[in-house]
Amino acid sequence: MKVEKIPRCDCTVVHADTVQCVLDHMPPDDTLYDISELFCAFSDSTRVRILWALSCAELCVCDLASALSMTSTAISHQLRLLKQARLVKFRREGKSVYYSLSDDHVKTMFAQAIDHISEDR
Amino acid sequence: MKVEKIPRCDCTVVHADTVQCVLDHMPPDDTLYDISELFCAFSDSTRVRILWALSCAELCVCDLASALSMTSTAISHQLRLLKQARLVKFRREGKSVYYSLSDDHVKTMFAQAIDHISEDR
DNA sequence: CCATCACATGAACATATGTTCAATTGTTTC
DNA sequence: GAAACAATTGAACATATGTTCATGTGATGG
Repeated sequence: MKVEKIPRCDCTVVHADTVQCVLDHMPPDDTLYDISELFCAFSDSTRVRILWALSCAELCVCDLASALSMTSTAISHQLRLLKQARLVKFRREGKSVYYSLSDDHVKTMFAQAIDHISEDR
Repeated sequence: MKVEKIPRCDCTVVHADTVQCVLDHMPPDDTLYDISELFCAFSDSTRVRILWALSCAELCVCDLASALSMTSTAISHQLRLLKQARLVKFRREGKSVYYSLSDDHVKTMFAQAIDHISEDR
């Protein structure tokens, strides 16, 4: 995940002008890292299931644990990552904490993914 | 990544009807797994950089290694994953192998990601 | 056919990741 | 205030992941 490359290339066939063009259009490292971090949030099936569940309804941790047949601890750990990625928001109501999607990006991302998966094959 | 859960839930506050509704709308495990696998392909910054580079131009492994300042071996390993995810295609020309994006999904996925990242904050 | 080069692959390694267990923080209720 | 419970957090553990090194494969050119 962390990036800290030591420049190196053992190749000789390089299309210098094309490579330069690529480099000119490459976003800054911060952005590239943020992109991979965001996708990382979707890269685990537990988190995908949590997000999918939340796309149906606002749910407390117990609900999620019950729906996914997992411990609330495991759910809680994953929710922390989803919070960091700003994919979910939450509100406390009594002893329970209710989670929901922070915006519609999750749904559109899923739609894109399913579109790709179902394409050819 | 692999999913094989032992059912378990230590909670008591469960909104049974809502949970049931969620379960009714949950895609099959295969689909959920495929979704996380796809996002997994985007979850590493090296792969993001490769995909971004390929969104600019068709490139051989040497070009990629040069552009990303990495060894061709490392690039090659990552390209294998991207091939598995059917995100890139390739053609051999002499000793070189040229890679390119297999379709436009990559670009739309990036657009969505950047949209989310740049939103609020 | 032999050397060379581009690329791929397998093993090994260090690091990252997900879940569990144990302990802690908030909140409600008695 | 103490007990009960939802949720969070930290440490520990096993497994997954990315890069490197060594080796193998396929194509070209002498």
